[in-house]
Amino acid sequence: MPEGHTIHRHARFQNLLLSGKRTASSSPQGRFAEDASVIDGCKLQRVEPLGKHLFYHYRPGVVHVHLGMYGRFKKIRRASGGWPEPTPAVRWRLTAPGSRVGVDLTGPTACELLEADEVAAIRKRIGVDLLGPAAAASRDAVRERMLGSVTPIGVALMDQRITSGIGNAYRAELLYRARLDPRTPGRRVDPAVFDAMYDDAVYLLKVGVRHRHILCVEPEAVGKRGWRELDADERFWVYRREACRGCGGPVEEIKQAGRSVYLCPREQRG
DNA sequence: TCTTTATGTAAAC
DNA sequence: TTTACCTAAAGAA
Repeated sequence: MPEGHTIHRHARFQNLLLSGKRTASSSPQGRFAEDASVIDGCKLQRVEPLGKHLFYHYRPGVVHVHLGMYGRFKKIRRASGGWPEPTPAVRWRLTAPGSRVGVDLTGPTACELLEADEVAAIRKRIGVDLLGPAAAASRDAVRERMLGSVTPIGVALMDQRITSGIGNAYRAELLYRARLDPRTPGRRVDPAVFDAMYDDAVYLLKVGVRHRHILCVEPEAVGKRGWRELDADERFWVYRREACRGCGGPVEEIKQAGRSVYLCPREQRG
């Protein structure tokens, strides 16, 4: 599920695997072929995550990747016969000649080689990364912005210009954990409740990076072997559930800015 | 095998 | 506010 945690996990793994090395780039699917040839054989300086975006720093330019809803990275392994044959949908194959492991990217919304000013434009429109180093120090500024507006808190939480990393699943779960109705205008949200929810967002995203999945239930619900013991809907309180995991009451599904929000009308208040 | 749906965003109305 | 993008998994038939 590509919300912020997924992106940071990819960055961490790919930095370990590929940063500082000359890398081979190709585009079996073809749509990235021209850009890929420009950086093919160049040293990858580092992979930088920013919210749900990834930047691959090369000397000729920066590759910008956004997974969107469908994008995925798949690990590939070199066997004695070489790298596996890519499926026709692979937009970007990135490998280091000396390494046994590489990645195949399919279905991204963005995979493009950018100039420095284009990268700067993206940075400018992306809010503080809740998994980034400035997350804790930015709480006051974010609270001021979200709570100084009539925009419903459920909409504000998803606005990547304010904070980045939260997606639809985290939104629903954060609001439930704060017992806050998504339709509440920012102005009517209790600042203390907001601060706790902000800290919770930072915490849950980190948990997501560690577990490789969005995991929002209490730690006691996770057995010794970890999240694998839980069915998908057991990792959530309300997200895409019929019944609230907390009180057992029916979960309500509403639309906010075209996306489904799930809430427990019994427990979540404005 | 076909249809539906998804974690996201930006362009089009 | 709606649509298009684009891929794969899951469910229906």
